[in-house]
This record gives sequence, structure tokens and C-alpha cells, in this order.
Amino acid sequence: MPRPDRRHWASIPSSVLNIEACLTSGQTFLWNRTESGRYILATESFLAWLEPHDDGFWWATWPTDRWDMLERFFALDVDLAGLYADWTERDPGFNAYIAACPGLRILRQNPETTLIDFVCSSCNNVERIQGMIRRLAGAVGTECACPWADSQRLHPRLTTLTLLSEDDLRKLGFGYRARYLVQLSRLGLDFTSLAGLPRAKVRASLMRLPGVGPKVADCIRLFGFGHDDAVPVDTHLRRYITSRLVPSLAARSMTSRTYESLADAFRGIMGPYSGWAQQYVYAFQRRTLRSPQCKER
DNA sequence: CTCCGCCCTAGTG
DNA sequence: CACTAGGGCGGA
Repeated sequence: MPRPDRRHWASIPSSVLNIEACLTSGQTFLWNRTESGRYILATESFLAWLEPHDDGFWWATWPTDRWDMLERFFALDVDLAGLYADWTERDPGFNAYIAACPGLRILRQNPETTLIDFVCSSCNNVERIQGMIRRLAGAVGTECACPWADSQRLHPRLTTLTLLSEDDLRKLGFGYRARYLVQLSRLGLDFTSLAGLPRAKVRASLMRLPGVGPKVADCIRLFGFGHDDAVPVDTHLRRYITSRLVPSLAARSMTSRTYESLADAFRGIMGPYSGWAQQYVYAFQRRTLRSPQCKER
């Protein structure tokens, strides 16, 4: 894969933005890593070419070079050092989680693409979701005439999925999630007006959608609507909360009430950016279970 | 409100 | 073959 003719340097150290951690931590799925450690990422509207180093990174975007798009995507307005100080004050033991993955950030993505991605996340793993989304983009994604990302496709939007039948999606490997996607694509959802509603309304509206329960709704809120206090409770975070914060919740079965109690407990301790804190717990647990994905410091 | 079987598929023990 | 992976749904 060729390099962009014009690439730009951003002096942002990996401790402030850890690109590989952001891309590999199960927030976004349409990206590739080259042998030389560069990343090509596709959103619904642009491509990004990224070459991370310890003291900064080279970047280019397509169709035009737009720093403001990357700045927004990586939520660079959020002061991570400030969050670390706040979290450590709230829970001194949280230091270990920060130290394991400094520079990890929550991505600001499009609500439509996060809805598609996270409806697919149920009973699933990151690698397989990536395969599913990649095949979906290959089927109906817009092709890009981008010199440094040959035959790369954009992430399809929800309305584009009306081009596919449930059977088409099953053949692409979506399994029982195929039906949800077909239903969702026909609803004519208006995400712009939804985004203007209070957070609780957004959550309730999302949970009325087929294939969207509490966990998936909170993922869409956190990654797609910028709700920084949305706390998706998965098995990893549940183990963390019940072992370190609220042992009494361990015995309860995972009903919707238990889910809310777990999320509220974590939010109560970690504060307004508890969704970000949750990502550190998730990355830490996943890292100790699998291959390293966060850079040692 | 809670419990339970089921839904697709790929990978593991 | 049984079981699990970052759930959700519908019925009892």
C-alpha cells in the first residue's frame, strides 16, 4: 500500500493519544493495520492514514486533509491528564488500569455506524465483528478513489442496508443479527433530532429498537452520541465492579435491574467520564487475557 | 420482575 | 459433543 504524497505530523505523544489502543479496543471495526504498523481507518465519511510513534504521529485523511475531523474523531478536546487525576482521587487503585493503557480514548463516531456495529456485537468477539463489518462494506460500502488506500470502502450507512435482504446478510455471516439490521434499515431513523434529546430519552429510544438492549444502547450512547457517562456493563466490567466495588451484586442474576445497579455503582464512583473509565477496565482485562494491544510505558 | 430456551457462527476443551 | 464469545427477545 503506497504512502500519501503529503502527510502531516502531529506532536501528540502516545500517552495523550494511543492510536492503536483506540482502534483495537472494540470501539470501531473498519480498519487495517499494515506490516509496518500503519493504520488505515474508514468511517462513514472519510478515510484516515495513521502512522503512530511515541512522540506523535503522521496522518493524512481522504478526500481532503482535515485535521478537525481527526481532532473530533479522537475527542482531543478531552483532557486525559485531568481525567487520570480525577479518577485516581476517586479510586487510588485505578492507577493500575491507567498505567496499563495510557492514551486510550473514547472515539466520537457516527450514531448510525455505531448502531450497526454494536447490534452485531451480541454474543460475539471483536475479530468476528470486524469480519462482518468488512464484508458489509465490501458489499454495499462506497468505494473510494483514494491513492493510498486502494479499493477501500466507507462504512455503509443504515439506509444503504435496504439494498440487502435478510438472506443476503446471513450469507455475509451476520447470523441472527441479519433480521435486526433489515428491520433497522427500514425505520427511517432520524439520528440528528435524536441527538438533541436528553440522555435518558436517547437511551429509552435506542432500547426500543430491535436488537438493542441496555448494553448495546450504552455502547451506542458512549461511542456514537458522546455520552461520556454511559457505562456499558459487560462480563469484564461486571467482574470488576463485583470484586472491587459492590460485592453484594455478584450473586444476582443479570437482569435489567442488576444491570442498572452495576452501571450506577460504577458511575457513582468514577463520575461524569465513567464511560471512559470503563474502557480502561475493558482494555486491561482484555489485555491480560489476550495478546498485548496497549503500549508499555 | 425474574427465569429460561433460543437465536447464528467460529473457536476451544 | 459441550461450551463460550463484550446480548436480546419472547414466553412462562
